[in-house]
Amino acid sequence: MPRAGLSRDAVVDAALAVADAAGPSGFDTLTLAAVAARTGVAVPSLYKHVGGLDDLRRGVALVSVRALTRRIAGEAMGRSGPDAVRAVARGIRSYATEHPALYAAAQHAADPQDPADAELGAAGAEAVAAIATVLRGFGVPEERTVDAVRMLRACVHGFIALEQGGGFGLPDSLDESFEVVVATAVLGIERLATA
Amino acid sequence: MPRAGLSRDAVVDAALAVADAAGPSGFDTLTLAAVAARTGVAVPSLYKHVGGLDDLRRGVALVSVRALTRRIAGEAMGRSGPDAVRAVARGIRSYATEHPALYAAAQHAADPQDPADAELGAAGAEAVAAIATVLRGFGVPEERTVDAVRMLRACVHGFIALEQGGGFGLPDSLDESFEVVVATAVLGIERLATA
DNA sequence: GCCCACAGGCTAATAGCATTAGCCAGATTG
DNA sequence: CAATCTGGCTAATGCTATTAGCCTGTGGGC
Repeated sequence: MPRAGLSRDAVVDAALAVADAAGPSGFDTLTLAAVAARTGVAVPSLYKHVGGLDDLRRGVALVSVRALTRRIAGEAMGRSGPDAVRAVARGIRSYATEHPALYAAAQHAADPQDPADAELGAAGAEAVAAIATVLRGFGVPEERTVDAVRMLRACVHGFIALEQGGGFGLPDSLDESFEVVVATAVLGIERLATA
Repeated sequence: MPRAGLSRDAVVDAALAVADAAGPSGFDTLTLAAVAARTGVAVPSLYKHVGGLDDLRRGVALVSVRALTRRIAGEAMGRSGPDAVRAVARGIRSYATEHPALYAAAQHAADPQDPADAELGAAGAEAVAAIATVLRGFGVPEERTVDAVRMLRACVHGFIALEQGGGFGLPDSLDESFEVVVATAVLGIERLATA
């Protein structure tokens, strides 16, 4: 019986592939059985590399959050002001469209109490920081920055969540609606800057 | 062995209670076992009243959507313009805070293909229509109304989703941030009206 | 070059879940 | 009062995760 030569990373990678291939609900419906099948190993063998399903999910979430952060930072680079906000918003939506399950995984917030979630929590904070960077230059006062970031996140995530959940029934262009949402968010940021 | 005297409605009601008592993830973690325990009946007996777990979820979603629609309509009544939008937005958030699991259930969109989802789809359309009503009086052109509704929904739902998911780590006031989001949405609607 | 230890695979067993089949009694109706 | 049907039940199947315990291939020390 030859060894499969797995590792934690290999298992998490397989889980990423399994989830990603299963559409928007891929993260929720992720099973050890599917990952075992993909890695060519029996289910209990996975426990040699991963603490269990929850831990595997954590690993998937961590990779997904970091990928999303890279996307955000990449879009923001070399841009500023409304232009940067638009690019970042579109980038996040693109990521969600290309990898619905991973985007969903990235939204699973870390439990501040659980020490096992510390790394995930830090990664999430980095993503938020990357978004906050984009708001530089708008002149939003320090104490309103949190509100601005939350507002931008809410607008973008809300649209994506509804879009992926099939919440928008009408056939009208989703791209155009998204642009309206983003333009509105920009407007809101500018309002926070002047008020 | 005395009969429990169940009915579809009784089973759905029990499921609502079970889900509601289990916090934000109550809808996802709903199990027939828990509903059976609450109704004092063996698990397979539930199949006499409900098609299965999926069908039970559909029933819960339907009740939840209708409750949310009533809330929206109630808040909108007697108000108009920005005042109405603010009231509706706060009402939706209140509903989500009071009944996180039911709010989550109400977001489960119906499958347009599945005839069993027809009723749920119609109920969802009513909820959207109730929101659209609030936009009367802003003077948003006909062909932009869809965008306005989507934008408002995205803002409100996005905030709630992040709030309930623990996505807002910082201790700053969530109520204030929500007001910022709502004010921004109003701004966006007004922009659509004039542009 | 051999031996030993351990890492990484395995099978078996347990427990929780949904679902289906088939039985049986209580209530309803002719 | 009998017949039927409704709504309970138990038993069985199959999927899931998880734990325990075995066994073997691989690599390091002598």
